[in-house]
Amino acid sequence: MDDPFSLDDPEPGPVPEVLPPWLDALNPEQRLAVTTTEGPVLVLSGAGTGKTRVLTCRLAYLLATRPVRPWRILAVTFTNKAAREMRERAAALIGPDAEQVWLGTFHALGVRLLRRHGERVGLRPGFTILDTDDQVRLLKQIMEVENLDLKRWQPAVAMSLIQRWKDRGLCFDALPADAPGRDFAAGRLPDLYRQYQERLLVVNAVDFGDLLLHGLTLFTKHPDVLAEVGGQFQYILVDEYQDTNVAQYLWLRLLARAHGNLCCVGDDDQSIYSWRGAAVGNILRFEQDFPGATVVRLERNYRSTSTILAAASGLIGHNKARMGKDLRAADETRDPGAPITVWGVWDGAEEARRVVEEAEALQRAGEPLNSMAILVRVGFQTREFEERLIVSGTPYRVIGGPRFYERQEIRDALAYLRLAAQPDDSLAFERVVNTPRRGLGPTTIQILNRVARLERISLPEAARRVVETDELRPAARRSLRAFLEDLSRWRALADGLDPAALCGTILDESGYVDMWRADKAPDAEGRVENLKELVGALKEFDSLIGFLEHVSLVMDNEARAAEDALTLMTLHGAKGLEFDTVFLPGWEEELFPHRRALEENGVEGLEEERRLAYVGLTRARRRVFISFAGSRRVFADWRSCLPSRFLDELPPEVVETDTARGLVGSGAQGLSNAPGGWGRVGGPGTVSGEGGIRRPSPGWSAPPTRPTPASAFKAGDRVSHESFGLGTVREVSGDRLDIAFDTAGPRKVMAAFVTLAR
DNA sequence: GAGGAATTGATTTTT
DNA sequence: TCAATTCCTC
Repeated sequence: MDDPFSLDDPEPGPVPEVLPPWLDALNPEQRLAVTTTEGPVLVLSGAGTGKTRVLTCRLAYLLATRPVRPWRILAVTFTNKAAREMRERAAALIGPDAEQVWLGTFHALGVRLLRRHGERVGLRPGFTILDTDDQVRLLKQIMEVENLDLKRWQPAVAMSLIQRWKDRGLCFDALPADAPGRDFAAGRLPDLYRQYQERLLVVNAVDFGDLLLHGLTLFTKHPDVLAEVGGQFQYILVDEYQDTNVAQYLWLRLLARAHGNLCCVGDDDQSIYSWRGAAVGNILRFEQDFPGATVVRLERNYRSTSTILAAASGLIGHNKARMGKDLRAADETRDPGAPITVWGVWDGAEEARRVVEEAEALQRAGEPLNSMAILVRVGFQTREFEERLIVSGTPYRVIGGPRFYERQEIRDALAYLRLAAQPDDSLAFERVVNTPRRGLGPTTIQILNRVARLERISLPEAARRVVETDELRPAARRSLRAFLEDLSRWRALADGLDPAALCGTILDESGYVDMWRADKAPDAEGRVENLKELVGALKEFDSLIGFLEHVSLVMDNEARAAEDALTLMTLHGAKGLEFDTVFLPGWEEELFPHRRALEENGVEGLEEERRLAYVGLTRARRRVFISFAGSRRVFADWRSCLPSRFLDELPPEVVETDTARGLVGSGAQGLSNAPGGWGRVGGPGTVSGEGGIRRPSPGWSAPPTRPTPASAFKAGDRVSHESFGLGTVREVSGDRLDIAFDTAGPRKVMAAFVTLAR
């Protein structure tokens, strides 16, 4: 991509006298946000109010009308995808000039900065960027060498705590006493953090947090770097400001200090990433931090029907910590639209069936599948829907599932490539040294790791030394030597060969592909295919380094939006998207709001869950279907569920319920606006205040006995009855069954009290 | 050290 | 449930 630091700085063209026509299409508030080009601007934007449009127009406006030189604008987005889209939209407005902007994520900017000044924080050229997997493995290594009890010191837990510190812009030597997890494992965590950081420098690597943290160190300890970068960008635009973490916030404050031309666009009601370090406080504090800021509120919603807006506003109104926006339909004369439909169903399977049936009905009525989405709280919820969609033959795509570059075989292959590019990549070395099997198991690795830690050298370097000694058994030594020779041969090849050919050669010579070809596991074939795809992807790059950087930053795979398909994704993944029809399944206590959100963060956690629900509702243009199940299978057994408290918080007048008989309250009484609301499933649930955890009352934990229609039985079926035991159906008449019970004799019973025996 | 069997234990959300 | 460890034998 473009390099913000290599200035090709021609004079800007003349300022056009006529304002661009696309400004006319904006409403007054949007226009104010676009054209206020002096000083800080905070755009408080509700859902569906044209936030991205405003940002894009502002970008185009700056380029088209201000005497701003190329490459003097920094636009920061939350994802690479958002950056791509914004560039395309801006190009549609002003043409190729849109290229002359530095547009990307904070992390991508961090990489550029470290490429340029990394040596000032102890990095060497060609440093690697670790992903979560590598980070945890590195930490695990340290713990092993330090003889820390791995049972209690779970590396992944320790790692997430360290990352949280980093998100808050905290270096290990500056941890305040109230840093989260500070007392974890008897205060050894700061110590671990220090060792981890030292080790990162030895292996010449950074993690995601470091991309920002090293940047802060550079800016604060090296004024010339700040002057260079801060002077570079005359205008800074930030999208999704509510999701910036503290480290990013500090970046912005430092970079915008000289001129204050900072424009942040965000919606405090859509802040859903606090668990990743995002601080809503950033947006609440904006006016204090940047005095004289112009604050623009965008409240005209162009997306949803007034019914959906009423539901969303009613829900989010239950949050206390918010700046308060009043979302209303841009066109109030428009049809208010269909009510929010709430389905109560017996279990997950029925929920999936119902959602898919509705989607198919809509499709038959002429709605494209592309305009519908199922938005779930947690990733694994997609499975039940996928199964159903496969059965019904409905095309669908899952967004945000296991990503291509995160697959095991791809990561292994990448590790080989990294070793070819960077001979001292310890993590890559450890990953593939015994894959395929070379007889270099845990014992050998342990020896190498010990040497590496003691000598403060990388793992491959340690291997090169150890192979010259007789520390290893002869077989292992021979094998390791052969592997090292392979590595240096590939490294030599790396200079001459193009990346795709190199990758093919390495995968071939290392025996890696053969390993999968010989594997008889059902998914082995697919893995070989994936490896081929990787080689294909490499063809688009002419340097290995460039490709590896692309992989570590751009982990999102291209969504193939070509065919008409139903979208299946998490609520988090849906941020910024919109659909005509949105299905929101799984609105049950403990799942949504998620139990852990409440346990860990109490009321704050609850409010974030509520914001997530708000995001879900406001994705819809025309129709929303919410559903909850009376019970769900969790692992092996059944668990009964209470409907989500969020259902109670929807204004009753915009909701239409359709709940299975006997599921909620008693029969037809089970309406959402009945006294006591949804909480009456199977008797009173216990509620321990706002932010507390609701649990079904004891006694409701029996497996569901879902009434089975009599038509599901036929003569000769073996069935089971709670009081009469096993029996054989003799005849079906109406909703009654004539059954010959093994012990209780012949009886006629209601079909609802009988289940099929196996 | 490899390979299969048995056991366990985990499920927010992700740049 | 299912994947990922650990255990157990060769």
